[in-house]
Amino acid sequence: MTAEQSGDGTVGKALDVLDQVASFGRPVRFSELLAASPYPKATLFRFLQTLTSQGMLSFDAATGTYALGVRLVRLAHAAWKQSSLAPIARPFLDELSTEMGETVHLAQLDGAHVLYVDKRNARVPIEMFSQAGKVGPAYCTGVGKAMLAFLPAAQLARLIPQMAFHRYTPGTLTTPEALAADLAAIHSAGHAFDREEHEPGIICVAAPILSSRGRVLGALSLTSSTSRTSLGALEACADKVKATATRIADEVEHWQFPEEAPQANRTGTEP
Amino acid sequence: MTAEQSGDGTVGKALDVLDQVASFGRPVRFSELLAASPYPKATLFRFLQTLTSQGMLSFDAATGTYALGVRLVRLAHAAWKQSSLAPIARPFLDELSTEMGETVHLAQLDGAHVLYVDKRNARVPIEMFSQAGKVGPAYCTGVGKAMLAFLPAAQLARLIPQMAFHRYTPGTLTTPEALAADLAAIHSAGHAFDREEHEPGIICVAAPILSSRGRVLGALSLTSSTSRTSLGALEACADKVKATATRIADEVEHWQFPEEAPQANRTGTEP
DNA sequence: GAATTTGGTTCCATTATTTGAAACTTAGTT
DNA sequence: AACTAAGTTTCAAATAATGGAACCAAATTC
Repeated sequence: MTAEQSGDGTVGKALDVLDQVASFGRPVRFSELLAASPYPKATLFRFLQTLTSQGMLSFDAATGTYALGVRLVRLAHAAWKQSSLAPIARPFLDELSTEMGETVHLAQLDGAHVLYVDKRNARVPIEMFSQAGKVGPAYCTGVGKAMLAFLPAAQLARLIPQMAFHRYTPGTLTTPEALAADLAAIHSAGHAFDREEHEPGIICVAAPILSSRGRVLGALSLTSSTSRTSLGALEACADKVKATATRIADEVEHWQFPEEAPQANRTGTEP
Repeated sequence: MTAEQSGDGTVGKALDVLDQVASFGRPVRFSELLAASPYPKATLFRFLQTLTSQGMLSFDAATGTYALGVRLVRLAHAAWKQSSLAPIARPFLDELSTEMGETVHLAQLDGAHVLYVDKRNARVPIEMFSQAGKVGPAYCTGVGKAMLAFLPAAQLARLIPQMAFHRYTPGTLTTPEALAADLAAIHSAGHAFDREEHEPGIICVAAPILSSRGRVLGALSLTSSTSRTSLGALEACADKVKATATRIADEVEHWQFPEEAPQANRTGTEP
């Protein structure tokens, strides 16, 4: 399903190849890539050479396979650090997680998807499929709906058609109408629930992180399982989550306009 | 500082620009990049356009700044998932962390640096500057020394000259000789200590994760602070850490190569 | 053990893309 | 109104990308 439309010249094509490698989810052979690639042998080969020598891919001579490289991980870490939300929210997540003993997620919106940018595990971990860096559908997650509910109408309207409305569980909202109704409720309540809409047995309360002008910066959620708690009990935590979201928003705005470079990097080992 | 002479054609240059943006550690203006860039205005401008339209950078119109984009974070997550070590080690980290209540790190070697690929916070978090995706010096961290101690002599010899031997704390080993002595001790003990060598007050025990052929796959550490525990107390945990490292190694071998083929620490430079 | 297939790498003339000086456009100052 | 700084666009020349085909090496088949 990887329809190539990249566009942007040589660089775009090279990055397509990177996605291609990522999409396999495991180290992959040249011939496998070739079969799935729109590029001729020699061209694909050159791209792989370049990306490998750049550290974006790694080549394992023993198995003859390509995998994503460490440079990507380093860059992603830099992305996290220079984001205006994640590093600032970090101590607040620690606090919320320690106090509540449950799993905490911090997410941002990436088109019609949510991108989990940080996470704290519950004191007693529950098995679930989330992790920093992971993307998921916005329409059936607590953090996703919390953000959608506070988006300008025009922007929301552009995103709706991009949603798959796949029924992950019996509780998943599978129509734009059902979603709209929930978003309205979320907007007036100020917090969203995930009622086992994405994974069976997993429930959460989420609150948006909003700038003073009402712009959606991200969302915060407290997640648990039906075997351990109930929606009612989670609702009791909603104010706590909202309060934390507000404090994060305040802090972000406060740091938003530094005169000079904030200057971080105390362990300062830059290669 | 970074007079990058990349090489590899257009793609390499574009990736240089990406590093450039990353190196600022904060969203950055066009003119700032231009001042630090070897490329002429129009060229740099086009690179930024391309990278932005590809999602590798994001442009904030309100402040006129570029920052690293979400596509990087997605790719890095994919890199994590397709790595042979991190996803498999995950449940073991959960277990070790829950049982000991202390911070746990999983790292791999990236040249003369360690790359932290996963982390669990202590039950009562301590403030320290580590995180998944971060790189640090190998010669003064527990995980780093644990891996160095089990490297083939030839490979170690190549890495030594790349080390800065910067004195981060009074305890830092600052000569190849001091390091060699410690590595010998680590090799025979099977575990390494960080005696406040990188950050004051931070100590750890670490054990290498070795394949059945003795190849270094990564390392695992249990970290705490001098205000909470002592090296002696940590030493009592060494066997636990080593046992976990062994179990991870077994699992990796079992999963990755049911029948054959040696797994590599993919240092994929030369094709 | 010779012949063929498979998987990967290199060549190189053609072609398309990148390049960057300079011109242009704002927005901000004097 | 004149000037300046920051960012954007243009376009001919320079350069790098392209990909068909040849090549090599290791398996596999005959």
